[in-house]
Amino acid sequence: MAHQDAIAYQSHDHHHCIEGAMKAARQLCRQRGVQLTGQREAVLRLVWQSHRPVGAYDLLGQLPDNRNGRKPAPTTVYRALDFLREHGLVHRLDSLNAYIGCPHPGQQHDGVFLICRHCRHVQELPGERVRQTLKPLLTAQGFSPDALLMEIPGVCPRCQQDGEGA
Amino acid sequence: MAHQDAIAYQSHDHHHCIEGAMKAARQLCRQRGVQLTGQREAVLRLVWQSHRPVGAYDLLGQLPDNRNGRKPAPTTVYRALDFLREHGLVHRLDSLNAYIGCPHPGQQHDGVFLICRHCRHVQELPGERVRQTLKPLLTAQGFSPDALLMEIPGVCPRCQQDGEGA
DNA sequence: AAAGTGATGTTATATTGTTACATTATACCT
DNA sequence: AGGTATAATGTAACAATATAACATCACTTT
Ligand SMILES: [Zn+2]
Ligand SMILES: [Zn+2]
Ligand SMILES: [Zn+2]
Ligand SMILES: [Zn+2]
Repeated sequence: MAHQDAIAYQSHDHHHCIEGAMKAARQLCRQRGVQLTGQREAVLRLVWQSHRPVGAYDLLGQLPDNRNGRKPAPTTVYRALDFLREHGLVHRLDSLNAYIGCPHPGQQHDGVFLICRHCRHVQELPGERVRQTLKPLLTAQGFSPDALLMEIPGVCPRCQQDGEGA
Repeated sequence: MAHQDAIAYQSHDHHHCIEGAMKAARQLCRQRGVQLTGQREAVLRLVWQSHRPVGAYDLLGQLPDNRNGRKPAPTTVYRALDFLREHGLVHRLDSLNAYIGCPHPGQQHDGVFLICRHCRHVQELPGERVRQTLKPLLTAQGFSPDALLMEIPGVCPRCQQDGEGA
């Protein structure tokens, strides 16, 4: 189990998360014969600055000026996000119009997210078990699902603890 | 079980769905002492024109001109949608930026939707069973969910049948 | 009539995302 | 190295979705 899966809720060495994600990305792109260019790497690194979702225009604002000394246009960040999503490095959270790094990229997988409404921490769950438990329900409907998409708002363990008695 | 729960996938008397929804809405608003005004009723009726999600600007385009002979502004439709959502008569599908009528309004409940990527039919499932099956997973994470939000793309039974051998 | 409340109208603006086309970088072959 | 194809980026305009602020209207209560 990867570092960020285990203790993301706790205080932790987040550089570890970032560098782990970047390393995994480099490796994955090498394997697939695609380029993790400067822009793409920059966007991925920005996305990984926290375990909270980030908006596209937030990312855009944090990107450095290009060599012409100008701010990049929206297309820039959307293209990078498209690439990263295509290769499973980043997910989009539809309920928030925002993006977050995938802690176990590579395999095509479901998107099951626990979103803390207090601290905005996002925890991605492996969809396999959810999919298993849901399978009977779905087949009972005669429905053939492509991929699960779940964004569950609530309160994370950390914030429950902090908020006790409040 | 309501009409639209049972046979929405099949060809059916959709007027039955529409009038059922309008009647339920009127009753619910009476009970709660809130007004189902003309605008709100018009928007709800438009939403119920099909079992497919509808965009806010689509609705706007279909609203009749107001008494000044002008097209209503976006605020109009968003205000109506806000009201309808607040009272559980309509859901928003975040993955589509679109809205759909709730087939069993009134109770506050989860939003679990099966969305056919072929015909765009949307089937809402009661969240109770899903919630039950997911509970162990969520409590294992120490996460306290507010309400389930699931939008599952796939192929509906009807389209699977139609597409056989294609 | 006066005041209060909820609903609507009106105008402007914010936020998020896309299209189209030009230019530059990189890979690949001869 | 040169030539060609492909991938990536730049640039500008625009589309789609949603909200904010403030004025007006309708209805009720006093
Ligand atoms: Zn971390
Ligand atoms: Zn993931
Ligand atoms: Zn519902
Ligand atoms: Zn279908």
